Amino acid sequence: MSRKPASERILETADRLFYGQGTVIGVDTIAAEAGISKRTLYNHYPSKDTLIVAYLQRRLREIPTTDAPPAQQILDDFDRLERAFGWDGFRGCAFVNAVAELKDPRHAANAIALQFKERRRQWFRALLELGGAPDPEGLSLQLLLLVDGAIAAALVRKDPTVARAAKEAARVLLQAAGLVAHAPTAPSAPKPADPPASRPPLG
Amino acid sequence: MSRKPASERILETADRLFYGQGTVIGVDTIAAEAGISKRTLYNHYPSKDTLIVAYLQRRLREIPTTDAPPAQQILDDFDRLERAFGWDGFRGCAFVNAVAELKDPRHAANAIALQFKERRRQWFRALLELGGAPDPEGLSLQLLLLVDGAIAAALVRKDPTVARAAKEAARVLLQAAGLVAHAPTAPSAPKPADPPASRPPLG
DNA sequence: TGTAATATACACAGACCTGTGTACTATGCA
DNA sequence: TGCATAGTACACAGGTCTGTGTATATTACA
Repeated sequence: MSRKPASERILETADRLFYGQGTVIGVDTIAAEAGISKRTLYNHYPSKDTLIVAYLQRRLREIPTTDAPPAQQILDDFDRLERAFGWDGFRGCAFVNAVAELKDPRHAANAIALQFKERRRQWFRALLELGGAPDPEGLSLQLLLLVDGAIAAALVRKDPTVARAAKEAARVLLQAAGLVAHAPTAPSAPKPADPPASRPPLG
Repeated sequence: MSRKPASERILETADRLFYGQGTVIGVDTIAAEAGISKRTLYNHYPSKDTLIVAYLQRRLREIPTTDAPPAQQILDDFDRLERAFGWDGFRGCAFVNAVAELKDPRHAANAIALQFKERRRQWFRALLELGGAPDPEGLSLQLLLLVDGAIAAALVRKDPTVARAAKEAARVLLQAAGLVAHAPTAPSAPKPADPPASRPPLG
C-alpha cells in the first residue's frame, strides 16, 4: 500500500506544509495530509519541535560544485536563485522564516539556520580563495548578504528578477576583487529557462 | 490617570509585542499589557487584522534626509542599521516578518511591506540621481538588497557587524558608479557609539 | 445636576492546538 | 500457527485563540 516508509512520508509532508504555511500549521493537518494517524506521527517524532528540527535538518544540503571557473560558479548561483524565486511555492528562506517565527532564541532552529548560512558562505569563500581574491572572508559575507537580500526582496515584491540585480551587484564586487575581467557581457542571453522540477535549493 | 489616549497606548503595546513576539501573540496579552480591557481594544480595532495593519502602518516612517553628500548619506544609512542591529530587542524587519507569518498573499500587510521597501529604495534613487549615478534605478535596488540581506544576516548570526560588511559592499558599488572617489579610508574610526534611545528605524 | 459616551469586569461560544490513553487491526516472521 | 511490531481510529484533557454579550462603572459635558 504505502510505497515509502511512514517516517519519510511524514517528513515530506511536514516540509511542504511547514515551508508553505509556516511552523504554526497543526500536527493534525500534517498527519492527515500524510495519510497517517496522529498517533503514528508522535511515535516517530515525540514532539512537534522534534519534527520542526528534523524538517530544517533535511534542508541542509550541499550546493552542487561544478568545474566552471570560481567566479562563474558564484554567478551561476544567482541564476539558481532566480529559478527558485519563480517557483510557485516560493515563500522565502525556510531557515530565516523559522528563526523569525520561533521566538525562543535558544531554539535549536537558530543553530541550524546559522549552520546553513555558514555553509553557503564557506562555499563562496573556498571559490574566492581558488580565484585568488584578496579578502575571501569579507567578500564571501558580502555575497551572502546579496543572496539573503534577494530572497527577502523576492518575497516582498513577488518578483523573481531581483536575483538579476543581485547578480549584477555580485559581478561588480567580483570585478573589484579582480575575479572577473570581461565587462557586463550584455544581459547574458535571455536565459535557457528550464522550469524547476520540484523544489529549488534555497533552504 | 491614563496620560495618553487609549488607542495610542494600544498601538504602542501592539507594536512592542507584535514586533517582539510576532503577530501570533494573543489579543488578550496586548490588552492586558496595555492596561485596558479587551472589550475596549475591540471597540477601537474591530479585529486583530485591523490592529496588525495599524501596527505596520505606524512603522511607515520617512528616513531623515540631511545635507551631506549623497553617497555619504547612503553610507550613513548602514551605520544606522548597525545601531539597530545592536539594539537588544532587534528581531529583524517587521514587514518581512509580517509577510512571512501571514500566509495569505492578499493580506494588506503585503502591500504595506512593499510600500515600505519601495520608500527606502526611492530614497536611495533620489540620492543617486543627485550624485549623477548612471543607473539609479538598478543601483538603488542593489543597495536595498544589501540592506535586507544585512537585516536577515544580523538576525541569524546575532552579529550587528554584518552591517559593516554591507557598508563596504555598498561603497564598492558606489565607487563603480563613480559616486565615491576616495579609497576605503580605513575602517572609518571606531564609531561614536551612541546607544539608541528606544527603537531604531528599520521598519 | 442629568445625559451620553466610553471604559470596565467577566463569562462564554466555538474553534483550534499539543499530546496522551486505549482498544482494535494489519503485517512480518519464526 | 503464534507472537511481536507497527499502524489505526477515536476520544479526551487542558490549554489557547478570536470575538461577543452583558451589566456595571466612570468620565465629559451641557
